[in-house]
Amino acid sequence: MSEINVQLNNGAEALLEAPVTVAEALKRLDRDAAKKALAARVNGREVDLGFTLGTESNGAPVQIEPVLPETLEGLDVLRHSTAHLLAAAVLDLFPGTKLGIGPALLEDPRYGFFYDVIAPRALTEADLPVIEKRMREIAKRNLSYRRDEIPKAEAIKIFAERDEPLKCELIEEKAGPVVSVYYIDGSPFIDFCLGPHVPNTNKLKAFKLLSLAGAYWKGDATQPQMQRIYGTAFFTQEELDAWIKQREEAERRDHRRLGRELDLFSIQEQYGQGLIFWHPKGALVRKAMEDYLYEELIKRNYSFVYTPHIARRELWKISGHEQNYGDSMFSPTKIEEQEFRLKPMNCPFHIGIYGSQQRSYRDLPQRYAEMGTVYRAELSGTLHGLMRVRGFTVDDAHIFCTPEQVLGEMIECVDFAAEVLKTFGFEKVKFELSVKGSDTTKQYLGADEDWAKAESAIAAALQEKGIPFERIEGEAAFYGPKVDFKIEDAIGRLWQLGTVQWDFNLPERFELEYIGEDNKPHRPAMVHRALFGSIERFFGILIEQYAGAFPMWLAPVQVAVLPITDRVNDYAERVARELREAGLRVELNLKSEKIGAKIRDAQLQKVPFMLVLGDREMEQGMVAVRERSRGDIGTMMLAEFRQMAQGLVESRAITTVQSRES
RNA sequence: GCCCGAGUAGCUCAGGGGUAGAGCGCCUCCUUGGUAAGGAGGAGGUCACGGGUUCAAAUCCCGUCUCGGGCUCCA
Repeated sequence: MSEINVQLNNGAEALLEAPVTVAEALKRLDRDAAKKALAARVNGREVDLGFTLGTESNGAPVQIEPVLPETLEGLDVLRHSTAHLLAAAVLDLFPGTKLGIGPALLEDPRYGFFYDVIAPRALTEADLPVIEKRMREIAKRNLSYRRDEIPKAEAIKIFAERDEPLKCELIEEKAGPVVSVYYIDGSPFIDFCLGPHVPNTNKLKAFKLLSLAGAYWKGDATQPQMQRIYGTAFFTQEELDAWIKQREEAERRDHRRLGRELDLFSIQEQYGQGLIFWHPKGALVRKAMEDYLYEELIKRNYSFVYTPHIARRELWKISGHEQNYGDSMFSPTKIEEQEFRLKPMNCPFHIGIYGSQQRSYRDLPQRYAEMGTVYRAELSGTLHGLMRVRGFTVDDAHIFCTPEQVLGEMIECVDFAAEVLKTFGFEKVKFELSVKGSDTTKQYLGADEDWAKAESAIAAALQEKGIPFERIEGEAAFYGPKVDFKIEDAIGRLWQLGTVQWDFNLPERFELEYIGEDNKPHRPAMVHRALFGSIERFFGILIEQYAGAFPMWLAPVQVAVLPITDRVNDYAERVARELREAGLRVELNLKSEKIGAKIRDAQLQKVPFMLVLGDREMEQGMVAVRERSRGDIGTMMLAEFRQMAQGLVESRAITTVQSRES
């Protein structure tokens, strides 16, 4: 009988008789932690509570750290185990179901876990409550999660006997010589899994199944399609309820709903999927966005260009779009035996302008900016409100410069993007450095060395700027690596906004040149960049960001003028006119309604300021001001209000609240 | 494109083999009311489209289109 020295991460130590399980060791070290623990780390390695200590010790004490609730690790274990519970319930209800994978999800706030299955009959959403009920029944039976380690061949045999071909495939691909499998004792479920898991189903109390979706096996469209059941789990019912409530709140900010309620835009099926109609109010927001951008472009010494929407097919062969991007392009159309294709990107056109004359190094960099409308043949199933469409406008620019200037220009672009995003009040922006992948099905132009060189240069530049970024393989554009800015929508879906891309291929393909100091031709470098990315998508994100309550400078209607009685209608008209002359966007409500109803209308339209006008105000040339989030803020002279309102617009203040104090 | 679900008035939705419903919005009239809904009346629908079953289809079945949630893709 040997002894083993164990030490808890809080310092507590004990000498125990080996073999002993982690759960038993914990009980001796810290009763409270032992009760709450879901799993543990032993010498840094995550294990089940049922893990037997014995061989770890070679003199030094064995380090034990409980994995507790209310930690990310704890949540991971909880959700992963709940995914297993889900699979057990599905197997129970639908014998013959084939299992795919069932991980916990911690990064995506929409879900907590999923399990991919192929059931004998197609599952429908009506099955979810039934499955959830069975999960609760199983959880109540207090069944153990049991881990077993067996040779690979045996594992494959077990899963083959259960007719689980997908699991066999996974084991073949991923497993070492020894395979760990998990049972839920007393249920038909067994999984190929590393763990760790909760010891017991009674730890699983607060969970909910959310939705049913299609998902390709291994995420590959050529593989069979499975059904993915999404759910989430928390440690307590209160946390789950709070999460559900928060999600309902978020759904109220959906840009599609607000777009209709605030009359900002529409998509009309009789005109085509994924095509956006900007209504007058949405168009005003867009104009404010674009005006701001134009101002900034001028400050940063960009020049403006306008280019066609369509070009000869040959052009797209030269650029490589037809070969590398053709699937996303609208099919060619023919006129007088010549084929044309709609543009999916603006770059070749700006290249056309650069190439239209001889360039000197003294002229570089050339920065061409355009609100360029492009069309892409997106799959119908991917379309989503303003976020994914088939026709959209890019706040595009292409910078032609010397190779020495590229990095500086890229840093400028990232800077520019950061400033623009700040103006709109975005704080949670994610930067991604997308580079060429090893995946050979995707095509890339250019030599590997160039790709590697460009990547390390961009990474260095981002680091120098102190911008944290994530490196993503296989997401680069076909012509070069890029930096993307991404942001979440109301319910946590991540969308790409702007992008800065280094392109060492298109200048080559179009044989662009500039004459250098040495009086010889050289190849210029090229940077593609967009800050909003797609104006449509950025608008969608903005709607959700502000929940439709746009800051003053973006609000389509900035001031609602609301006369209390017909007697003051003339005065109200004068007020409206004066404010309009000062450049403000004003709506006058002369309806025969009581003031409460007029206020309610303006409030629902999320108009920043309401001016309530009655006899008192008319007599003194004043306005009673109501701000949408604070309510009545008192009476002031019309001129005073006008100045305040103009100040808010000019400063592009994000809230209407701080400004009055300032 | 693929998997599951859904399409009823401008919007949100109820109904469901036998004369098409509500609330909001819209129009008209009355009302002139001081900070989130004043009153009355009215207009408005081939129940997405096409086919089938049936004496009879908005309702059941099939197909198409569109939308929603995902997968794949991507600004």
